[in-house]
Amino acid sequence: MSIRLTKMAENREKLIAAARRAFAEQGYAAASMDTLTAEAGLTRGALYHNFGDKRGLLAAVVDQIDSEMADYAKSVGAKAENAWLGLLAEGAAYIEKALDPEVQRIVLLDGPSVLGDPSQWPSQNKCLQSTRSTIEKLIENGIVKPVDAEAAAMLLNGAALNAALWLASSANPQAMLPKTLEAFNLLASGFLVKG
Amino acid sequence: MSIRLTKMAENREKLIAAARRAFAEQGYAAASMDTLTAEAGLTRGALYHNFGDKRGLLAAVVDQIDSEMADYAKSVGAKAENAWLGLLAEGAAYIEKALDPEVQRIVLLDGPSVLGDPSQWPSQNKCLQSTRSTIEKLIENGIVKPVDAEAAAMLLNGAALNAALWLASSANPQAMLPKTLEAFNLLASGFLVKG
DNA sequence: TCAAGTGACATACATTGCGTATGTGAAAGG
DNA sequence: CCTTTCACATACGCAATGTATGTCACTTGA
Repeated sequence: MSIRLTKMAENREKLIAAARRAFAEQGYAAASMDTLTAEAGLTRGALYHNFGDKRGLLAAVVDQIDSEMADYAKSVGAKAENAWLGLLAEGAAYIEKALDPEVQRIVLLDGPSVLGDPSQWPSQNKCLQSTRSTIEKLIENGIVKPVDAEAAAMLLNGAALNAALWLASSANPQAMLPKTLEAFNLLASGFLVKG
Repeated sequence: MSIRLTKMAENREKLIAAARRAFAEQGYAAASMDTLTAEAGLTRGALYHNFGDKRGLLAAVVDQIDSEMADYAKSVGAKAENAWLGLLAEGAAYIEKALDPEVQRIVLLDGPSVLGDPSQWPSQNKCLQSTRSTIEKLIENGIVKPVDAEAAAMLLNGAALNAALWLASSANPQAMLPKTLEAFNLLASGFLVKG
């Protein structure tokens, strides 16, 4: 049974990996389950058995990508000198990661349409709560003004993700990145007690 | 010919109106063109003649809703005492308008997935440029710090739209609205020369 | 050890829906 | 008055999803 379990887990991973490619390259709607599963060496039967339906597969893919992003952002934030710089670094990490076309297409464009409001996703919610607790700590320490921490976390996250979308479709993303990060930091400084 | 033109325009409006309802209630993907056009007293023939394809119809619907939002936000902003308060009022107007389920589903969720990055849409671009020029004026007057006006406008818009999505799926949107607006204003004040 | 059951997937089928190709009736134009 | 065009309807083909059914390996209990 343990053997079958790991084999099943392998097939799940193969399907998710194939889906990441297909969804990223063709978009969720245009991706065919037949060709997608064939590339993984399986058929649609495996898909519906493991994920229920096409939506379930997208949910699994989004969760994986989103978790990778959250982990990366958190690790970057932890390296900062203090909590405030950590918050800014997390935002910057999100913007940079979201420049990846795969993230754009799957997490930022198709995800919300198919799965609904991102702030309700398990992965995003985890990230939001992390940011929220950081902000609460900053408020307690008198660094950030007393503000609704949850709303503040959501605003920062939303601005960062939107910035990435905007950046990616700009003429020269790499050139605009510094200016965008500067504007983002300025925006965030609105929460500071002293500018 | 003028008679036919107005009649055609009427049919366009009927199709767009039916599409607004269908897309809002069932979502873009689940909405059937057959039933949608039947509700407008027409067939799919009229649709493909007027809008090219399903995407074209969504583009027309999005443009209409988005223009209504931009007009409203601009009119609200114009009533403010000064340019800075006008900017804040525009953001608040956007958040409030985006609480409408129709706007949520069509403009914020399905729109980006089917039509791509919103900042590239004609309607959104118009609104962004409006915000941008307001920010540029505020920079010239020494009220706002020297920052990339386009990036700043995009960040404010993105934060506002995301806030609306988050608000709508919260337990008690009306109760959270004031706190969210307060946090939004605080965030925006990061651009001010003196807080 | 063997028969029955279960689980993971494959195969076959039915339904739905988009896009296009073709048809039609009415208005415009010469 | 005839013809051409235009706005829309009708008919068709294709593709894709979800489900129902089949199959085979593996486990389980007596």
